[in-house]
Amino acid sequence: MPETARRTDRHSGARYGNRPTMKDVAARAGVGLKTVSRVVNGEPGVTPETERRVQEAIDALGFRRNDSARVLRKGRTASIGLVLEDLADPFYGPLSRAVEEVARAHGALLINGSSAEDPDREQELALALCARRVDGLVVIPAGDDHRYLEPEIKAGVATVFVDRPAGRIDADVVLSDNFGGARDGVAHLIAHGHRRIGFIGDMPRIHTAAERLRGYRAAMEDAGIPVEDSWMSLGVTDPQRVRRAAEEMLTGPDPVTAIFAGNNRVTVTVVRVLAEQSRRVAFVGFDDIELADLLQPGVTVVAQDAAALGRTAAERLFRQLDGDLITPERIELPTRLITRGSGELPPTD
Amino acid sequence: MPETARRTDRHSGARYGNRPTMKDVAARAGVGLKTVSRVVNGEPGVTPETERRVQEAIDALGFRRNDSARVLRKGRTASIGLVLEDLADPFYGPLSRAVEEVARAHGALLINGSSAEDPDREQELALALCARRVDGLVVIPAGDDHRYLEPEIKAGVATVFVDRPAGRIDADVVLSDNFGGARDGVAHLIAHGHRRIGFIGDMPRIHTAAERLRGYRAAMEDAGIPVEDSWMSLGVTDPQRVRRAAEEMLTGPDPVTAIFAGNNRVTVTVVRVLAEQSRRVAFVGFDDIELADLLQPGVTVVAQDAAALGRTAAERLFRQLDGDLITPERIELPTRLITRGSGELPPTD
DNA sequence: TAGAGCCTGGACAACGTTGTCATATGCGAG
DNA sequence: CTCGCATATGACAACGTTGTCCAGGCTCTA
Repeated sequence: MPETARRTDRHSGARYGNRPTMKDVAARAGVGLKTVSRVVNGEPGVTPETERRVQEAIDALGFRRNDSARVLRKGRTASIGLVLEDLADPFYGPLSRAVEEVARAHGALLINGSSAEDPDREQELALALCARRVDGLVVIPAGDDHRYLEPEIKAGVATVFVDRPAGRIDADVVLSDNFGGARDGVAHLIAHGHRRIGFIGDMPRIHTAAERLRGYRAAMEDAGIPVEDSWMSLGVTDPQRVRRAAEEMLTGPDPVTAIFAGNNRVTVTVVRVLAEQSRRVAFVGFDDIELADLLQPGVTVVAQDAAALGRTAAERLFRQLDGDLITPERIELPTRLITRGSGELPPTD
Repeated sequence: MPETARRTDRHSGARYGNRPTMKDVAARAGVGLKTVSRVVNGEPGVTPETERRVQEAIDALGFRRNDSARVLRKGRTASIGLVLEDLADPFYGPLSRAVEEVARAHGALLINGSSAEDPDREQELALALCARRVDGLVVIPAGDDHRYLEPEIKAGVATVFVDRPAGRIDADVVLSDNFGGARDGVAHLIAHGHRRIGFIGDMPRIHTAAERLRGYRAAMEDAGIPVEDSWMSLGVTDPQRVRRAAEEMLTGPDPVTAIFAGNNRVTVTVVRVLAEQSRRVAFVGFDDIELADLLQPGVTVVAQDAAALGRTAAERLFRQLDGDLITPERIELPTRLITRGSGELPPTD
């Protein structure tokens, strides 16, 4: 009676059409609960004959171990979380995939979440992942205050920040050399004779955007070029705004002869605008884009390695989990200037 | 004594630096366990004063509810799984993001896994997700036999297949009109005077690849054009093979005047090869690619809506979960021919 | 003022698994 | 033939949460 009652228990929270449990398997195979557990987990100490009987019952019932219960008992979930900005962005896809590969090598699954560049949503996601008891967290910050993660980190959740540094807490960070990359890209334009160079980037509250702007300013300053306010445009990177910004720079009273784009989305829009222009405007963009080499002229870019960012961060995460007591570190990956033509155009007025 | 013993229990599986539990919060707030549960879940029946005390204890201890235990008790995980081919592919990023958005709207998290086009890995991933007791599963099949999911589906795991149909089981499927799209694309080339048209696609065991090939054949047959074997090349879509295939078609004894590419990766490689040719070869590709409009000539494509695929599948999944007793259905989304120039080039011999 | 009814709070079991420990069985050695 | 030991198996508690049910204290009404 209790056995059947359990299955039809009115107040049972059970869903899933009453999946069979180890108890059911044990009953069917005529063995003890623990023996089933042994077989399921490949533990030694079970006769081949017993194992066969258990396996038969498992197959007949369609049993699959409930990892939720396992997690509860063991404490580790073998899963890690990744909070990024937008999985649909071609920059984050490869990054996520790289994290996944490292996780896989460590027998862990990956839970992704997109913050849509919203700090509240980032926090909500990160904490939801902690509630699921992910073993670790890779975060591409949208906000600039991560103290909300302090209790979690203290409680043992491994944490690594990527692409942008953590705010107000001490944690591992893996970054690209945004400052140096932008500086080199702009210097490249200067070396080809440009002085009036525009910069179109993302909102300055985003660390990468601020760093790249800083790189732009540094390159200009190194060359002794005073920067006009009308040459810089920072804000959301939707096509409309970027398009207007580019057009204003190109037609204003002091028109630029070259443009530096702060990220991949800005790049695609600016390239589009430039294609419509009659005069040739030099261009360098941050982030590589597909087919950049086939455009006329080829698009010169400062490339960062998204996969390497993800891989490095994930490896760092698992080193934390393996108990390598490491002090938080800031790892900076180099960028690479890829010249393809657009950055080598001479100034035309 | 038992209280402290519990915390330092030598054989406790506890990791996570002994996170506080509701029991700890209850002790600190001087209330019962269930009262804490009520506060945490916003259930009614707690005086403001009691709630304040509990909340205080929660903050002080850095308590966060353990969702593993909650899942175990409640039966639902509020998470769904997505098995796809490669998150780094620009086609799957937006698809995954769309699924995530729908999941989010239903309060669920998304766990991604990449199968790398390997049927075994697909199965391994899907079953691992089932062991985690995801509520539902969206699968982009790599293999062609999904009977291994039967026990899971019977046990209540909602399941929807996307992009390619399920093999040997009856389940919901959301597809693009691969056949029609390819047929229209090839017909477009024929309408512009081409008769010798090459087809380069993925391995024919992949459903989409086979369907697109079928569309190619149908268009050719409709026009009364016999297809030469040397015009077709099917296999892995890595750049080397595709490049060789394209070059052979262009230089063979019976050279093609147009090429149809079976997916986005083939497209980028073929476009590259064509850019190196002196004569103009017409081209149409399956899947849209970024900046296709800016190439010279613009790349004509048969576009499918990856986000719509993901959204449709996820919505279907949650309808299953909401208990709408729906019989498995096959939903086909239309494709769209986007003409940009490359498909409208006349034949040149 | 007593009884009925409501509201708040707590004790307890159950979810499905795994670690520990105890028992049973069989076998070899003395 | 018996003791001891190794090996196979099972009973039981615990992981942290939530659903049920009950107790105690309060208010309101007759």
